[in-house]
Amino acid sequence: MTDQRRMTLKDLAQELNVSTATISNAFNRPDQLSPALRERILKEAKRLGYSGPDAKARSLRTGRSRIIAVILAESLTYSLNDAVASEFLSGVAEVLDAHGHTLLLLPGRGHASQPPGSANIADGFIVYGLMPNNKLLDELPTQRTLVAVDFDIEGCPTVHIDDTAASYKIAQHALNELPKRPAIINLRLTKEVCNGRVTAEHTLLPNTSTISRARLEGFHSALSEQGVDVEQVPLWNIEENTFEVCSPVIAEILDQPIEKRPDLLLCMSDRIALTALTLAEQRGIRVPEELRITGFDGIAEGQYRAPRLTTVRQDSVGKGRVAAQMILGRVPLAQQLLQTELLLGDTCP
Amino acid sequence: MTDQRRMTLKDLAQELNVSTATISNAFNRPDQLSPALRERILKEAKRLGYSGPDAKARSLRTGRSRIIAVILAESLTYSLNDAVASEFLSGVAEVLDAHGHTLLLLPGRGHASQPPGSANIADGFIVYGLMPNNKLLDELPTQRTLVAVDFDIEGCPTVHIDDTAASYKIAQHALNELPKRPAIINLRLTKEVCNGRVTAEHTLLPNTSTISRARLEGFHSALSEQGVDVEQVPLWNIEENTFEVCSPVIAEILDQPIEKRPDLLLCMSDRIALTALTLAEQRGIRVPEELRITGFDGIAEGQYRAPRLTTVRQDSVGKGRVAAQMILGRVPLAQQLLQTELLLGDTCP
DNA sequence: TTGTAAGCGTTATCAC
DNA sequence: GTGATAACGCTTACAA
Repeated sequence: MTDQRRMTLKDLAQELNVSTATISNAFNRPDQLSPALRERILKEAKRLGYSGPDAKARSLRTGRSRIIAVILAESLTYSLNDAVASEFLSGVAEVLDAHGHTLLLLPGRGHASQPPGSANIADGFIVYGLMPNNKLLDELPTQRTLVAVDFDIEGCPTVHIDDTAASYKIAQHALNELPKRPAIINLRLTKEVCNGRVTAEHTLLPNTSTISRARLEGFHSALSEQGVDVEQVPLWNIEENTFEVCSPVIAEILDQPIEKRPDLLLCMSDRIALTALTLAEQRGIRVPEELRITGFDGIAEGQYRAPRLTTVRQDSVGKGRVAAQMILGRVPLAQQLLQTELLLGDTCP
Repeated sequence: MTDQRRMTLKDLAQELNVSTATISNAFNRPDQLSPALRERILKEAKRLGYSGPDAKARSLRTGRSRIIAVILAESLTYSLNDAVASEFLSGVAEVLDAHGHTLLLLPGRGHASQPPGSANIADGFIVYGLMPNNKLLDELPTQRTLVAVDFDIEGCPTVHIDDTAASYKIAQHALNELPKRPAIINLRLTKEVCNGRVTAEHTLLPNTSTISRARLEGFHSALSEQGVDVEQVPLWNIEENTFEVCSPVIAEILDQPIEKRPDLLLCMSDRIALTALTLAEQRGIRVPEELRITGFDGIAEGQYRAPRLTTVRQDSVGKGRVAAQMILGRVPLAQQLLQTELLLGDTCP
């Protein structure tokens, strides 16, 4: 009572002349003691300023923290400001929250000032996106559940969409009307840093199972199917999915002489597509008459505007929900494949 | 070695024939043992699959977890998908990350399925936005640092902007050209749920220190200064800062007969303003010729589009940085007031 | 430079 | 229904 330090369960027990076990039970197992006693304990606890068992001690003892970590391959700054990642996180958060768990955010490519350290406090890990290196993953406590989203870890349950099929679908739609000069804008496709046209100089990233490569493949099959030689289709690359990084590349594309300027832009993301749309609007290029644009993701920003973006929607929130449910063991750990849906907007009717 | 359970520091010590203290030092205090021994320990640890001290035990022992919790007044789903909150979080994350801390996300208005419980694992708390009730706050361990952002907790360090001054500034700009029919769209201003026109029937929320009230006050002073009777200025209310909730109200405003339709919309947020802009575009209402619109926040989406939104920028990322620095004790715990900046876009030149 | 041992605040297993 | 007591895995005086 005259203590400076936070009151502990033991203190409270002493104060109330009951054993520590009884206090613990009052908080954790209501059926283990009489309602009256429990009532009294809870009331006294509040009065004396004891706000329940300490989480650190409890987690040490029980081995569980009710904390789930999401490891974001991209930086936290990027992820939090990216609509797709945010939706994913909100799906995760929703499920965790509903089951009394909380969300710890870990950067994959961090300042690495410290080893993860505090990370292994989590009961489980959701890894979102291909990690830049496996160092962090290696350090993850084995024996703890791990779910991989949007990429594969050998032997791990995963949540995916079929990127190739989805991008094939949208490209196929766009090719209903055959373009004169189609072009593709992709994301982080080259080994070398390249913000601009991908040429013979560049080598594509080896990993063929990246989202980037998968979507490119979808675009290419649809093009081939229409008899287009994919080698002739200009391919542009962008290093980060943000307006700032995209816009100079898009400007370069749109500012070509009109006879070289594409009339169809297959974009790997809505962010790229929206940037293209904005820049086209600024230049007075009419969409879709002079330039058709397709996106990928189906983020709100593309749908709640005029003209609406033509794109393929992936259910990022759903992805998050499924991943969280897997981690919590509420659905079987498996390889989940989520559906996508064509969104026919105005930018490529 | 033949153990099923995760290897512990003690196991490792036994294996290597050194004391537990030495192992601990190898990980935490390099200067406490010879480099050679440390090298050997680290190498053996890796070989035997010991990935460093357990965070749960360590945090119990040291009393610190290197985890900072951000309590979001809104739901996690909303916050993660709101540009302003996301920017704030990324500012927080950036600073935490740089100092080897991690970010735990807690919903303020949660399903409340469980008491916070695992929350008090955090070393400090950043509370973002006015909490719906004080229950959660009361349960927060006293003696732990607490920083309030965008609202006040008595005796707490805070990070703020001057909402009244900022909204006065933008309104003053807008009133350079005197509107015939100005209107204000505000957020969660009434006690009753009200998506639509605020009438005499409604009672404003009592708390005059909310962001909503503060911004309204700024609008009103600017209007009064121009001799406009603020009682005559239509005031609309919206319950949530999302396109879905905003758009019906905005539609109602814009679909009034042209002689009643406002020619200036002072919006309490960029989200509201952008919704207004989209709906105006859909209706062929010319902005700014027939309708001028101002926002508040300065989110990217409003600036990376054509026409650009006229608004006042608050540095949400900076807010997050400052809050995080305070929590980490890198800047003095105080009442910080951040600057705002007028952003003259195209929607109200 | 290294080892010993006492907790950190709980929960769980027993007896009673 | 209730009360001792032994872990949980680690850090850190302090002793050697």
